[in-house]
Amino acid sequence: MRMSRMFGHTLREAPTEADTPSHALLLRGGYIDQLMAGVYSFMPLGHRVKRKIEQVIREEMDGAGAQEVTLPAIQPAELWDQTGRRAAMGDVLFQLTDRRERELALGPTHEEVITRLFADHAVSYRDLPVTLYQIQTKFRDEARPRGGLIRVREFTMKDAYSFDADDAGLDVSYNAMFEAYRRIFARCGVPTVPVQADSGAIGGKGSQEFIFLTNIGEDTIILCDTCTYAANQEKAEFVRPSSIAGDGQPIEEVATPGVTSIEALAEFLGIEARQTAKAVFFIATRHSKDAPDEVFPVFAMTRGDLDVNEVKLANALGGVELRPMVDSEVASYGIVAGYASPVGLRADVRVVADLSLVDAPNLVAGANKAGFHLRNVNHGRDWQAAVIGDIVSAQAGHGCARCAAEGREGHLRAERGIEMGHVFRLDYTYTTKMNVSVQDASGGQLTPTMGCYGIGVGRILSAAVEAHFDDNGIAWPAEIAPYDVHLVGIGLDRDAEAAADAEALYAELTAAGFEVLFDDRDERPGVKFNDADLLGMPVRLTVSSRNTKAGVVESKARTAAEAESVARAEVVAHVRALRDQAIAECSVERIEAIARRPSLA
RNA sequence: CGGGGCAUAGCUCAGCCUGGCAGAGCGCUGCGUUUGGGACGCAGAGGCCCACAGUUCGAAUCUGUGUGCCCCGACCA
Repeated sequence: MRMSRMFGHTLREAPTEADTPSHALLLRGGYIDQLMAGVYSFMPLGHRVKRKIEQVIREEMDGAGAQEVTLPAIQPAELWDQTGRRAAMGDVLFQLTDRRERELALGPTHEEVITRLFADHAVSYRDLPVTLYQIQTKFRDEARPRGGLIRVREFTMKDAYSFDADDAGLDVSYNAMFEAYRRIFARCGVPTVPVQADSGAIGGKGSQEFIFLTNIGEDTIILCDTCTYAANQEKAEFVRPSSIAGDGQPIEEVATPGVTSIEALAEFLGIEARQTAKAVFFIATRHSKDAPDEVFPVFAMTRGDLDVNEVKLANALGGVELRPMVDSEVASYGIVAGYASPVGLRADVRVVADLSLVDAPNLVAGANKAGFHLRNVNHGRDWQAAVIGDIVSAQAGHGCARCAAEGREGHLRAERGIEMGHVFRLDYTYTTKMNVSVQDASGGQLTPTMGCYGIGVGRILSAAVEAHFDDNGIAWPAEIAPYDVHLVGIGLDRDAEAAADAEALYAELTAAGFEVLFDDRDERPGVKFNDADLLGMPVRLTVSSRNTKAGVVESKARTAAEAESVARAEVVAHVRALRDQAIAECSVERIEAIARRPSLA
């Protein structure tokens, strides 16, 4: 590609809307353009990167035995009613109506469509196992798009779905995808950590996310500093700091005027936070397919040094939807905010207690009376939880549960991260809801078990930049760079010999199978070098009259500190060696070795 | 969905307080000089000042109502 003909210009200054390095560099380089909140165009350079990423994904999916399909992006809304997900997705689902008033949805994901497709065409156990995938545009009306391509409303996703006869088969399919994902992220130069994750509204049992650790991330990840345990904070298990032991003392009221926070309470009474109890209140809604929604108040209790995690709480209640109570609701249930107490609480309020409260005697809790707390509150004696479970977030410094189980001591740390991919064991969730079965070997019917596996293509693109840039611009990983070589011609309009040399080299490299961006513009050297650094091709070659006269070409890897002179006849072999080396740098071993390093960006 | 900020040329921004011809730098076009890390001179092109309503002789500027975008939080298959 001749740069003089390439659509788009580089910018010296990043548009103000960019607040992350990757977003700013992609805009400055003319890779992407924003049409509206969370909706982007890919310009020629960005489109090439996107295609390269898709190519890597295709190779790995095909290599893992998956078959590519294309599913419709526009879907009948009633398909989403079959699984109850039209309601569960809420406003995130883009909905529209066609000319016949039929309700439609733009696909945010394709479990329903693929399950239907499978049901229509798979007839016997001989059709199993099968894994289908597509690379396609998804639509999700996110409440708040952000971070350039990180959270958008229209995006390209690779989604794959596996169907197996039994759990053992699902394990095989799941593991094949898991391993393919490791190679995909490595080849794209994005270091990721597999973490245990909550399955959320998609359902199923068990999932893992591939997380790119970066301080611009929107998820909080808990990692052990001793073993390889890593989990999303919504899921992370941990060892609770111990409670202070003691025999149950008589309950007593204590005046605590104006003391409404745990910190203030602990300071006022001269005790530790773990000697207190705190509560938060929610309204829970339980959706069910065949019955009206059940709505009930929830009073979530935990020890004062821990924080309630809404996802864990919702799971403890068997998968309900939660929202915080508003002040008027708090009052209507007889709860005094700031001094809330489980002691003597109205019976219609469901009390959920964290595990930390089971063996925590003599806590200070609210008296449910403004200005007063109760000392020596004991679970089981003074109050009783309807549900006891893990409903709090792991925090940095907590003990690692896996290490503890294996007789080691490990401590957790917290990092920010971006979800690059997610693999789920869906189990029989969708095949059951949609009544899918195939004939088994003995003539009976068999309900297949499913897995689903997603990767965000745009997120890989952004994360690759986030992981590979410097003060001057992007440094693309070899396999996803828009071009292999950035060929810079200096002063070609003044030196016919050098110009011919550059043209010849352009042709030679192209003939050798390299993709070359040839800067043939009539610009000063500084402009060209700066653009080359900004755009970030792995190798820069410079042809000038000086070099041509000396029979050399100057070569500089984007990540190298210095340029080197290469004999003209050796250039193609030299570029090939650089490329092989750059690809080797994105091996699974090398990329994963740095993945757990805190906050790369 | 709550809170905050912003909206003027392709990009970065002045001008607004105190109403009176629409501005600068970069970028873009032409010509000339220059040519190894974002050159210089000359001449140009480029605007529904987010929209609508109001106040006024007169609105980018003042008032009101919207809309859009960004950030924080909630949400996130």
